[in-house]
Amino acid sequence: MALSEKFLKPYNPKETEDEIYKIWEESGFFNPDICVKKGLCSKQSEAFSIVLPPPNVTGVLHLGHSLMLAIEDIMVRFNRMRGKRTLWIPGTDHAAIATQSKVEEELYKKEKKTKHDLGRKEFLKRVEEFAQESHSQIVGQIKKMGASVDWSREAYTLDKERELAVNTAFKKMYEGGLIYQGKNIVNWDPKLQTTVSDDEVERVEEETEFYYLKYGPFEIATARPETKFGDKYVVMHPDDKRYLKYKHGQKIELEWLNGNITATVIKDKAVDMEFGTGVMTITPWHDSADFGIAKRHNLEFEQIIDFDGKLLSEAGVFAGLHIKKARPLILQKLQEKKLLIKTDKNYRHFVAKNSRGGGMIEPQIMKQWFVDVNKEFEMRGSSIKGIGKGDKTTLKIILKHVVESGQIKILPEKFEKVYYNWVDNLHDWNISRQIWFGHRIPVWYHESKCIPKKGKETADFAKCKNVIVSAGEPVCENCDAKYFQDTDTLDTWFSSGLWTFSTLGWPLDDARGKPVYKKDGSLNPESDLANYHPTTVLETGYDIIFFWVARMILMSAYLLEEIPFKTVYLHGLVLDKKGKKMSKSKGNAIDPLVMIDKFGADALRMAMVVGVGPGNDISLGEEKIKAYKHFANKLWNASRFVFANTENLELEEKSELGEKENAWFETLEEVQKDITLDMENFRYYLAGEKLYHYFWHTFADIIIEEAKPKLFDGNDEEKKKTGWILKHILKTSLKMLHPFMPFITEEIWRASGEKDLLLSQKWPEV
RNA sequence: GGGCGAUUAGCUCAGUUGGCCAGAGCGCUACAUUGACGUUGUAGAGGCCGCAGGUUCGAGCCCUGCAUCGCCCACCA
Repeated sequence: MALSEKFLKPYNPKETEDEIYKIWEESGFFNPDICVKKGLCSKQSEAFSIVLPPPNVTGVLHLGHSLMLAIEDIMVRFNRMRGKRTLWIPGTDHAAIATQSKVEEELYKKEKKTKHDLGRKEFLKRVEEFAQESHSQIVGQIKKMGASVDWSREAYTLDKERELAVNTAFKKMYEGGLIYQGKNIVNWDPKLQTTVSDDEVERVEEETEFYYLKYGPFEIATARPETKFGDKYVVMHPDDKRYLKYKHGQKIELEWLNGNITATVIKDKAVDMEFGTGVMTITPWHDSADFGIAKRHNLEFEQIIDFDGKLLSEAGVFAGLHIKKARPLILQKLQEKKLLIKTDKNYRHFVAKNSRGGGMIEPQIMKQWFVDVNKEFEMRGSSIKGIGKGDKTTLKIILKHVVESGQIKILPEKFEKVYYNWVDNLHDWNISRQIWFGHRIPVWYHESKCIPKKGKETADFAKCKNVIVSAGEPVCENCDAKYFQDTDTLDTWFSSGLWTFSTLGWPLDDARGKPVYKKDGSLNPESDLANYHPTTVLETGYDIIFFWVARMILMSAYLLEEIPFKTVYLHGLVLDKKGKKMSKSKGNAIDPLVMIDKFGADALRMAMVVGVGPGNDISLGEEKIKAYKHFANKLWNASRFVFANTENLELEEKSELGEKENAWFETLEEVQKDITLDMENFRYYLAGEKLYHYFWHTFADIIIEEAKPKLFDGNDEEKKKTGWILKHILKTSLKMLHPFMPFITEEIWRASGEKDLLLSQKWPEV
């Protein structure tokens, strides 16, 4: 075993990391099939599977991604070393709205063009080009972090396989009555000209003026006078003593913005008697609360504001004006008509904003596609515990049940409550978007009558329904019929929701070409889906628990009738040194690539993981990364010392050890047990710290120091014993440190003359 | 309005189900260091573990109340 000349120089991550990653990739060990072939695990070994939360193809990766990659790679390497059949699937997300608006922005900046100037086809080409470029950068960054993902199974939320999955999912859910098209109040973004889901709406506090208006005998209040034109219902609480003389349904003539109107009194418990005068008028078309009231009482709905944010004919002389411009004019008119009683300044309230880089939300009633979360359906062959075959249930019930029953564990536990709270408030999920980039809704319409093709006796009327939901473009074999595909696209989370199983080949073939289902419809035991689903762990940021985690549970529960994962490990946000959110615009963002260049990926990984438990935000400064760069150096030097001074010092049997060596051995075993337990229980933040501490302050500071005199001045017997135990401790430490600091440990392993990769060594169990 | 969480050394934070002198990194002080470690070692200063009660043989950890900060959710017009 010749000591490498590499040890003559200090460790240089820049020179080694890329090379090591290449060696790993070529070894094939990232792919469980090859691990089985090479004997690292067997076909029967327990599986450990995890999907990489696919980064958005909106640009480069940030430290949040680094954190995710670090934690997941630790999980994966640990389990692989333990002999589990370990699969980590990489991929990217097309991130519909986010990517489209980014490209739109750039297009306008660079060429002063809008997407309409290019047209749908050409614009989409541009978006795909952008996505492609972003994709290759992302792949490069994932490798830089050392992530041991199986590239042979890489997926993209918008590729062919996933498109089939999306269309199949849509079709099944439509046929099961869980997807419907309907008119409902939705979150409309006039700026991006699309709807967004409830979860994408962000509430921002705003200070504004608050107006008290005279509405016949009543006094009402509003922050948005421009919506008040159509208000012809005046609502109060049925128990409000002040208004007992007004009866539900009573008509009242009154003077309003554009002349006299007839208002109707409505009594509804939604009104807060304590607030203001306890009376309000409603605008059902543009307010979801009002919409609810109007629906309960079967009232009329009238659109006041169009989809560009301009007033409609209801506004009389103000029609055609943008609401922003109209407001002061309307106020002026209110004043002239003596309808404005008083104005409160500095009124603080929350307004809705599109969190996906869009504008202010204007609720509108629109025909859209929805997922019905309360629709009852019957389970066909459930593997979900507690909800069996033939049981009637709803998505909402399942969502809650799988977590409550402990089938899915959320770490840290406190997020289970957050999850329940979300499920309880869940409304039907609006899945259609009016943007171009994304999965086109797999619904085709046709207007023409079905005409039998020439030479055919009859048309295939079954396929000539007015609406066809299909996994692919419908073709009518016996008739001429023109089909038009729905122009809307799907919410990006619809495809992300399928991720745990669409990446494993559902519904057709997996990445190795093996069919997921046999001809008789049963699961093919050779397929990835059979072998790796449900996945073992889902690791992601707590900020997307609703967007993604919940949606995956929903999709998997309905389409596969099983849970998508057993444990959810949630990490926190990466904040700057001062505890502020990192963002490019604030200029406090740290670029992971710069840190890797400066300190090495290992140092960055350790800095992100040590001391940061699940769910906690991490506030990261360069100093911390630097500290672990020092540790890497320590590792390197201690290893050099040990390997250089213990060559050819081997021991026949461990029992020959002396008292001191035995004590060291036992301490090591305790550390091994402790670390293994921490690793099994997702306490990487503790395991990392303990390893750091053990290696530096026990092994290097004490054990090596105490070993020196024996090694230099002892007799042959002593030298052998000392040499053996030092090497043993070092190698064991390297194995345990490998998941945390894969590059440097692998490099030391290599430099010490080992032939096999450290990556493929067995975890040092006790 | 509802919910969740935080408060530990100058700074950023750990402290796993309550158990010996409360820890890490950075910073600070003194000394040492030509042989694994220009990126080291040894020693040290620095903590009413937010405040007030309670449970316990024992509380940073459990319970109650208060204060401050933060986050999430929500149809007060």
